[in-house]
Amino acid sequence: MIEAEDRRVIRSRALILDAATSVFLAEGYTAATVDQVAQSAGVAKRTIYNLYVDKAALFRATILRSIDIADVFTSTLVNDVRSVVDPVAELPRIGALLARAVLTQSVLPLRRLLIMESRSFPDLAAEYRERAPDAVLRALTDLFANLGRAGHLVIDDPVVAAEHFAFLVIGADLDRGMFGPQEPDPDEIRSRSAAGVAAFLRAYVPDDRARRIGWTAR
Amino acid sequence: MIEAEDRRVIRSRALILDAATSVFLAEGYTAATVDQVAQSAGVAKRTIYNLYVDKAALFRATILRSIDIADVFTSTLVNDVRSVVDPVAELPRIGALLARAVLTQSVLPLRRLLIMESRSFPDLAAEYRERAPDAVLRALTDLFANLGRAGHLVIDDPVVAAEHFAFLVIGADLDRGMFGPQEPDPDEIRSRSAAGVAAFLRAYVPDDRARRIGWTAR
DNA sequence: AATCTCCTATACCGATGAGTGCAGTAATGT
DNA sequence: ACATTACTGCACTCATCGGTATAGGAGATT
Repeated sequence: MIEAEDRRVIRSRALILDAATSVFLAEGYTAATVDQVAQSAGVAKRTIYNLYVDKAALFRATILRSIDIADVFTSTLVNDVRSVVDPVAELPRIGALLARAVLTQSVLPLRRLLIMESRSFPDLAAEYRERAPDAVLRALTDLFANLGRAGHLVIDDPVVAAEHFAFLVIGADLDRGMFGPQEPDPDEIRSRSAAGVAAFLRAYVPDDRARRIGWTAR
Repeated sequence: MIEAEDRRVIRSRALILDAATSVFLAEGYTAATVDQVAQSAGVAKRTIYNLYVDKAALFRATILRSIDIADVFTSTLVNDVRSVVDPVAELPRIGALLARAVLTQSVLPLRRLLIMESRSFPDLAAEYRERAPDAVLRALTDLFANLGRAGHLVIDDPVVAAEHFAFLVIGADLDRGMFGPQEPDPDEIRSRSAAGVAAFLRAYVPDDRARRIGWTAR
């Protein structure tokens, strides 16, 4: 028979994971101490070691949960991308969504942490990349392949087009965000992503179609 | 009177800095131990502490030297950018140069290290950003402002144009390079940078001029 | 050649932090 | 109600690592 889990365990686990997330994100793996996590969680250090064999195991659980959370945003974005039909009308919205998803919601600190520890925990970095940025890039690649076939865009290599779109929209802010935790201003994010999408459309919308639908590139 | 430095000192300093560079780049600041640097340099630990008060001081000296070395590449690139007159003809070369400068020569590991330690050594991260990527972006901004004024490109905001150029060319590889030390394939770098420059030109070369000089965007 | 400075080797100190042991106490499931 | 299970608090061990002490030897400068 399957025994129900002790309420104390699930409560402790939640407290610990929350505390560990903020401590690890703020300090990095090595600089963060288990005592710090325990105190921040309001829990005895021994309790942590009852639930996680290692500091490393605690770290893994913490990061995997963060990836799961980020996954929610990723999959809504992927769904949105799948529904795009008219690039000129809808890509600006996709761009803004992408920018908000990546540049806020503490995915930037998560990226930083994963980069920092990618030598000690390469599997976590791989898991993150697979489930977040690569998933988005795959969705964009499919989208641009379709839009290219439909004649809405001139696509040579859909993978390249997807990369161009992504980095035109979030490249600059993503790079800046890697140094220091100062999140960029939402207004700036918006204007940058709009400018990026505009440049993308100028580069990829065919001239005849632009004329036909009355869209002026600039 | 200024006394000449003991040959032993300059020899030791060189050995130590070389060893420290590779050790710090490979391990990060905290994971690297002073004994490790000493052994790798073939030098007694005490010698290191004769020349540098601290592990932190050693780190600072190491990073500053690496920034100086990267600076050489940066300034040649900046000079090259200054001489551009015809974007269609010359930007592909600039793009390839930029890609090679950033994605090889171990500036990628340096970036990673600076990101990792940007909380403990924010001044070093700032110094790097000021002297390397920001310097390049400033040069590109000037360039595009001029090319816009001359009618060779349609430039709304030269800063945005500079960012678009930079991230179209190196964005994808730069991002990938942050995780793990696997340098991207030179051929791929070349093709990516070419595709990035092409997209940039499609987005920023005015239609009439493209027709006039017989340049086909795709 | 003589002196002075720097390098080496080894042993050491002190702090920090991961992980454990244990005894007592409180919450939980049945 | 009772047995079980988990949480607490605290002291403790052990390993690592930054930094120092010291004595002798090698290289530099004049």
